[in-house]
Order: sequence, then structure tokens, then C-alpha cells
Amino acid sequence: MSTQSPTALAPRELAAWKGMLAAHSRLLARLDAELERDHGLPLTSYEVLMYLGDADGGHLRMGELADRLLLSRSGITRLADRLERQGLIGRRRCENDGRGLYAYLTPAGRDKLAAARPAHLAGVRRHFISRLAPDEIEELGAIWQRLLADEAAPA
Amino acid sequence: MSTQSPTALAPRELAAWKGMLAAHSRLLARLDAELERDHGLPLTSYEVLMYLGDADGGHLRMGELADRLLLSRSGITRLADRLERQGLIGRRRCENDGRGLYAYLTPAGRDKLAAARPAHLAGVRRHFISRLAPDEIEELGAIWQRLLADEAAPA
DNA sequence: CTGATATAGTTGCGTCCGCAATCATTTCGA
DNA sequence: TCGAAATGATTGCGGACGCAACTATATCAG
Repeated sequence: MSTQSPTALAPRELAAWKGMLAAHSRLLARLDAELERDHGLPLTSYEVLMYLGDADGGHLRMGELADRLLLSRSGITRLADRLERQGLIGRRRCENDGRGLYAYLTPAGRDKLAAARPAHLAGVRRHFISRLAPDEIEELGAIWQRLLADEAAPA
Repeated sequence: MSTQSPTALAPRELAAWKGMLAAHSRLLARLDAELERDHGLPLTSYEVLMYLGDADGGHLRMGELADRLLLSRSGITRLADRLERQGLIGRRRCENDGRGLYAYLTPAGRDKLAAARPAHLAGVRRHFISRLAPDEIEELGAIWQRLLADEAAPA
């Protein structure tokens, strides 16, 4: 009874799997804590500002934001509620589609993003990118792309 | 104004970073959904059963479980509450330390684990391990270990 | 031995999120 | 053109979690 079932993972496989969970958790916790501490901004809020700042025309549809942030529709509605209450973003009706809304940065939101962005990117570098060799960065990119390629459940 | 600040991430770096977030999110969502659908068990609940099933003596302290699951102390208390209500685990006082509790599997919990484990491991294989080459598994393990090595905030 | 401090776990409270239901608007078929 | 179905977003509701405060037990200094 010392060995597991036939599908059990080998130590190397386990390290690749559990390690990803642990590293991901720690990375996000640290980046979120730093962003919150230095700019009073949770990571998800930062991401909204960032996508809006980079968007053509300076605005994005709610659903588009939800997709990019990996959030549900209701999740993005409430996140936008909070950001609007903080005066960082606004929402206005889409002229082509009366159902849709555009989210956009307010001047305050623009300022907040300008202040937070360098700090956050530096954090990503410090905690993640700088600890990887160039070929490892390459390989990771290839792995994620492969994993994300199949739309439905894989074989 | 078309280029970003000096700390901006190169496309390769961005792919390595964002890809991890996206792949992690999709992987966990799928594994959790499969486990829930086939065995009525969220991933965190499964992990409790698994650690208890593998533990020496068949029991673990609450705090030890919290650390392994990357949960807070209150989080593990409530998760244990739920599992106990479902009849899958029990809690008894630790004989050496009147403050501590041992969590342990009930017979029902043992059965549930036996049923769910092969399915979950197969899922990890199908969605993750089987899509990686042996040397990629090796390299991922090395990367995670390196990232997790430094206890405090890295340089 | 006793009081101060540390540790294990739980509970109150607030936050964030997803699902299902809902409302408004658009699109499509007949 | 009109009703049916689809789509974008919001709201009600409940689940899961963390932080801070709390209880109970253990440990340690003197």
C-alpha cells in the first residue's frame, strides 16, 4: 500500500504541477499587496485601469473588460461600480448599441494609472521576469500558448 | 506617446507572464468543474481529503492543512466545518496539546477520496502534464523551485 | 508557582465573486 | 412590420475567503 494508483504523478510531474500553484499564489499575493500598499489599488482594479489606458479610443465595453480580466459579467459590473465610486473610471452609453456601455478613464484614473504602472511592472520584473533566463521566458511563452490553444476540453 | 515607460515588458516577457495567469485560471476552473460535476467536490475540499489520506497516522493539524492549502486559519476552519457537516472528515483534540485539533478522514471521506482521486489525477494529466514534453516538466519544476526558494521578498 | 507572552483554533464582519433571474435593446424570421 | 430570440449589462442571492478580535491552552521568565 505504499504506491498509488496507476495514474499517480511522478515526483517531477508533481513538482511541475504543485509548483505552479504555489508560485502563482505567492506571486499574485505579493504583487497585489504591493499595489495595495503603495497605491491603494487591488490588482484587479489596476488591470481595469491598464486596459482602459491602452485601449484604442480610451474606452472598452464592459464585456470586453470581463473577458480580459477573466471575470464574470456580474463581477465586472461590480468592479466598475467600485472604480466609478472612487472616481477612477466612468461609464457612458455606446452610441452604436443602446444596450452597451463604454468604460473610460477619468483624469484621476489616468493619474492613478500613471503612478501605479511603473511600480507594478517593476514588481512583475522583480518577482518573476528577472528570475528567469531568456530561454526560459521563451519556453514558458510557448507552453502557455500550447495549453491555451485548444478552445474546448483537450483530448 | 506610442511606447511605454522604461520598465515596460517585452512581448515575450508579457507572454510568459500573462500566459501563466490565463493558463492557471483555465486549468483550475476545468479541474474544479470536473471534480464538482463527477464527485460533488470542490478542488479545495478534495485537497483536504488528499492530504489527510496521505498523512502519517491519517491525521493533520488544522494549521498544517492551512499551510498546505494556502489558506488562512479561518479559511481552513470553515472548510473543515463544511467537510465535517458532509460527514467526510472529523476533528478531535490533540492529546499532546490541548489547543490543537487533528482532522481525520471518516470512512465516507476515505471512500470519497478513493473515488475522486483517480479522476482528478487523470484530469491533471489530461489538461496539463500530457501537454508537456519531459524536459519541459523538468524545466518547469526548476523554475518554480527557484521562484519559491527565497523566503522573504527577493532582491 | 505565577503572571506575561505565545500559540491553536474559532467567530464576527466585510469583501469579492459567480450563478440565475431580470431588464433593455437589438437582430432576425416570417 | 411585428413578435421571438439573442445580446449587454445589472441585480438578488449565496458561497468562500481574509483580517481582526476573541477564547483556550501552553510556555516561559522570574
